[in-house]
Amino acid sequence: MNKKVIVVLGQTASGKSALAVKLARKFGGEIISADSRQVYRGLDIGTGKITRKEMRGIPHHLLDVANPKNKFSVSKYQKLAVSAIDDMTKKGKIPVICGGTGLYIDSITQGTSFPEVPPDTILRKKLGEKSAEELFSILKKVDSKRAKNIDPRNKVRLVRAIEIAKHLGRVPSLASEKLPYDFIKIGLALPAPELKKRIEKRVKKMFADGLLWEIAGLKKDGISARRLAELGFEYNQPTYEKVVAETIKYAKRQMTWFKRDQEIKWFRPEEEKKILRFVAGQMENRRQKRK
RNA sequence: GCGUCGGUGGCAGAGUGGUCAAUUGCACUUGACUGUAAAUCAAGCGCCCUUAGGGCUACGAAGGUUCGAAUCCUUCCCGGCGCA
Repeated sequence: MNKKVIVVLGQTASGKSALAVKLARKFGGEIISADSRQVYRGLDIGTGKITRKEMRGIPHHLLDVANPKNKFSVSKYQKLAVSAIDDMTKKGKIPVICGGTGLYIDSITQGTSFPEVPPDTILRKKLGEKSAEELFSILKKVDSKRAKNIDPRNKVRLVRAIEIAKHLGRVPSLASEKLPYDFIKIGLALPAPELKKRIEKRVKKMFADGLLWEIAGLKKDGISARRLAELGFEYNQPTYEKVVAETIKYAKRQMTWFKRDQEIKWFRPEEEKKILRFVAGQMENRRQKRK
């Protein structure tokens, strides 16, 4: 029978981190972050990264594993996360995945297999100048199979699809292979007005903790404005209002992704007892089935 | 007070007699998603009718000119600027 992995997901500021720590303490686990920006060193305040104190002694993985100057990717995330999970289960620990980046979470729970084709900056730059129509007709030539299901107007995806086809020299298989784990997916959700309040509170704290200072520091370390924008700090002069508005938008997009996943069991953040009971029940199942 | 420029959909801002329910951007709603994911992309976004399509109400207000007005004229209300 498969080993269990707990997944805690939800919109930003919904209380995931605290819940994950509690679950880890209760069930003897360690946490694996699933956040595309918290993987970078130095992006602490702006990404709402958990503090040492808040970790309450629980080891956290996949935080601070990348230099913000370089691009990270789902594929790298997947490799690191999967090996962390394997290590943990070998030690008898329960992995607790916690984060808000849907794609990253799915890369593990779906076991998506990514083609071994690293980004080709030169090719991307060249293709980037072409129109979507042009790219689409190129793709039809190099990978007609992919062309059938791709969004023909999405340049970013077209470029990547061509990139894969060119480097692989064959039609890549898009199969995904499920990992040998059972995922218990816990979603934290709360009504929009309440989420908004939490976001406001969090953003206020970000400024109080020195968000502007953090951004200035990153700039000093040689991170370009463009790169900062990629990392989600696109405001020239971040203000409380702007950051709150951006965060709310982001939270909505997160939800669009999560909604598709029928396996997520949703709770309100304050339903802690209920969640603990639910997770305990899920862990129990496994033992019974084993017998 | 005089002069002048302007008042357009949630906001910004096009249009300046018919092809305008009104370009575009933002916001908003919904959705897609296989190595950039806080990314990228799509659809919708006055009201009503089940779709094709049709109807109604709208471009500060009220009148007017015209076959026809968001667009022209008059008056009024409001705002910016200049002069007093």
